[in-house]
Amino acid sequence: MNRLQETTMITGEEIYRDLLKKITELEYMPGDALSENELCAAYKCSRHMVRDAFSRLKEKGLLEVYPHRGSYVSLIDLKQIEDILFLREAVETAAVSAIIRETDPGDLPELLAGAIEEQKTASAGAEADLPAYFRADDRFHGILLEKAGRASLYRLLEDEYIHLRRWRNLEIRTTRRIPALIQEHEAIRDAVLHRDAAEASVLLHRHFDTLKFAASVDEGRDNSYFYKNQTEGERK
Amino acid sequence: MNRLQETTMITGEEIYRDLLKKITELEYMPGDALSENELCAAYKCSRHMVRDAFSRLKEKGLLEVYPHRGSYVSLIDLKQIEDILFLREAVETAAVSAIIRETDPGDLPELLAGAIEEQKTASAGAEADLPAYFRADDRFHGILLEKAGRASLYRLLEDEYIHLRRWRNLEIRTTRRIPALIQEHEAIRDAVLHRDAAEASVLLHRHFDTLKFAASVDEGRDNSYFYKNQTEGERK
DNA sequence: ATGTATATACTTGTCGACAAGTATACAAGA
DNA sequence: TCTTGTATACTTGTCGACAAGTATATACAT
Repeated sequence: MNRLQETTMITGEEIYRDLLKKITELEYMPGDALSENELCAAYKCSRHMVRDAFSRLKEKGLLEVYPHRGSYVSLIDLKQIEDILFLREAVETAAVSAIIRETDPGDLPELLAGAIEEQKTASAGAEADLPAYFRADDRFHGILLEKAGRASLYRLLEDEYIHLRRWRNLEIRTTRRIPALIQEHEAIRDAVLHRDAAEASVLLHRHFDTLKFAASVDEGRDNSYFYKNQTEGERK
Repeated sequence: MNRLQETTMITGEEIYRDLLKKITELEYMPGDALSENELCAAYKCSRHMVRDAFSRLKEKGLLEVYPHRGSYVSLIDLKQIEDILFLREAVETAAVSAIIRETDPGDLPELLAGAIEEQKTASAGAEADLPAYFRADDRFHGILLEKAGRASLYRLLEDEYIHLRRWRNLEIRTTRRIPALIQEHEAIRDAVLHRDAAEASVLLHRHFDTLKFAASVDEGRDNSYFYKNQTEGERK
């Protein structure tokens, strides 16, 4: 806990959004202590606003509150990340299957092409823009759900995907492995456009494996950001 | 808002759990007004406890808070229910696929048989016990995820499944259509044990369709419990 | 009878103060 | 030096009071 520069934060909702964003984007790192007092001083508001935000962040699994001891940004639970990747693979495989089964392509080719193009420009060159790439990546996968008529499901799963984003921000810091991911996007797109559900399923499975790999090996990582025990849930 | 009989509720967590349970189990119906004042009088606690619980329930989509006007139990969003059923189908199809692909049966036959047996006893006879059947149904589907090594994912999706449960409690009030569901469970079990992923996928798809049907046609329902507009999210 | 302005009884939003539990610094004794 | 007990400075948990917005009932003028 340190620097804060906010001037006139008002509603409790804004405080919650701000904390959520700062945790997701690693301005507050996993394990960091968050002080209610410091925060309500920074936001120039009562402790209740911060407490309410804390309560919600705790509910989402982003904050651990130890009564009378302190509150800390949750460490990243790799088992949970794996679960959510499994979830995404399952949902997007089903979405692709639905797209192929039920609808005609429509503007799907253009949409996917646009997202892929955006990924390329964001990751190309020395001045690569990772946040932009991530957004384009999210867009690509979002298009698949949207075209399967499940745009609202994508929004519903936002809470889970927050964990994915935080993990991604922590582990993927270089564009070196991104070209491979983009190639896989293109292969998935081709399989979808050729209406080959089985192939798309295999490619999606491989894609999520690659994603997991890309995020886990790039650099000797600081293990203090992760829970060690496989069995998530119980931290003392 | 009416009758309350609680005597010595203490922690805010308990209040939250209690409200969550009462909303899920329809003690508070969709659309019911919940008064902070009445509740904190009933729980004999400060309004902050109730407010904090409200904040979390709102975050989960179970409560709508209109500033300075009142708070109301969320209506059921059928589009959202459809989304979550789609989600469950996707996840369980993937789980079954993983079970067939990776592991040997182990005690899976006995577990599934036990859950199915429990469903039969719970739904048989005139004194059918619907809550017991629902628990056994949950158990059946939970076993699939557990045996795919995704028990923690099942827990993670609990927040979404709450909506499913509330909807189920509202719409399924008779055991008439349950035998068909149990038969489908048996068919799914057989497909899994015969390691036929394609068949299991088809059966799961059909099963969730049946579930949707079973819940939607049984009786002329009171539409005041549902959001009308397809586009969820924006209620004035 | 009807439309309008005002008073009033609600609702949720925010705040400050105090209670209670925990960990640490520090002094006193062995 | 080491152990131990106490004071203290934190932390989160809970409460009562007030501010502010909304809807309704009521009195008044037309």
